[in-house]
Amino acid sequence: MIKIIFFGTPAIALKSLEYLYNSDNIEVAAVVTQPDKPAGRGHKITMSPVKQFALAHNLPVFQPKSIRKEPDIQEALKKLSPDFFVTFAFGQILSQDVLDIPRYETINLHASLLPKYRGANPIQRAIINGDKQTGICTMITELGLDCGDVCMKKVIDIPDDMTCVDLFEKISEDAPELIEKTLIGLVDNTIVPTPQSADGVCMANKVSKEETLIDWNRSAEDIHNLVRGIYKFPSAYFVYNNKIIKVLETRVVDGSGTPGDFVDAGKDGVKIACGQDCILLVKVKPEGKGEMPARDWFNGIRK
RNA sequence: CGCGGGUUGGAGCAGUCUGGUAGCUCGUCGGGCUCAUAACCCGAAGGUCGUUGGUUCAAAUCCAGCACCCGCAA
Repeated sequence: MIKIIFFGTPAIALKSLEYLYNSDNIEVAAVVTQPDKPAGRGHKITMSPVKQFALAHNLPVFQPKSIRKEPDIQEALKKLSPDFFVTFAFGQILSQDVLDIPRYETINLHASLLPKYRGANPIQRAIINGDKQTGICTMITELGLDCGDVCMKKVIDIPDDMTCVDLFEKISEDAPELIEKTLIGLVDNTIVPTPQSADGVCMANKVSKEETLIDWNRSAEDIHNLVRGIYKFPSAYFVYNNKIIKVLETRVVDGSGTPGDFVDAGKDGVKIACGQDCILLVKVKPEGKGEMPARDWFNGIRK
């Protein structure tokens, strides 16, 4: 049995925790996750999906505000004498003191083919940039952002209509096995972590608010990639009559016109001219409303 | 008690300020036209206006409570 402590917070890490918890090769000794905080409308106190799982399965839970600065929690983790720390979307930076606790290593799952897309939003960036492939890596965590040696990687294809929600789902399904194999391989010495190449290093910065506003001067393909890259949340949007209209689903179609101008409306949606080609709005979500076919939205604003 | 928008035929909306005949764009159904290209013409069905109470001769509209949906911010 390999004894681990699992560090993670959002839903994407959930299947991995569950898989490891149920594995005959792995013992999950504890879970570390972000503190409960006010979230959503009304600022209700919310606990992370990972914490909910841990509570439901009677796993010890630690919720440091910042693990680096809380020796008490570090001490408690040390007492569990873990072989590995496993981090997956934990949301805090670890210090060397923390990395030194486990008997072997701290391994991290990162959702890109390193050294590409180090940082906060690798999944969204791969789609926004129109990549045809991305992947997941397990790596040895070192000080510095996603720069450690890579243990294992798995390539994932990105079809033209895949959204980041689809990709999140795919990654959360593929990650568990990769993590388990990595742990076993490191113990057996069948895996030799390899340093990341210096070529092709690039960062996947957080998607800023400004980026989510659709610029019709860009090509329809770029806009389509943005829409599916940040689908559901926070979503690409434009403004109509002082209302935010979120765009949830689009298609690139032929046509031309002054960027931003309405071109056509049919059963399939509303066609708008872009810098290159046209984009068909298929599904939108106007401010204060639920999501609806773009055609329905258009019916309401036409006069 | 974080700020704000919303609930009106099957869909999307207007009407609410200033109380008095249920409106628009679609869809559906029936009929016509036959090349219009956001197709067109004629006709029809379909609504206890979220819910409960209050004010009034009269409430979708004004007042109060409740429920549900959503945007922002964190």
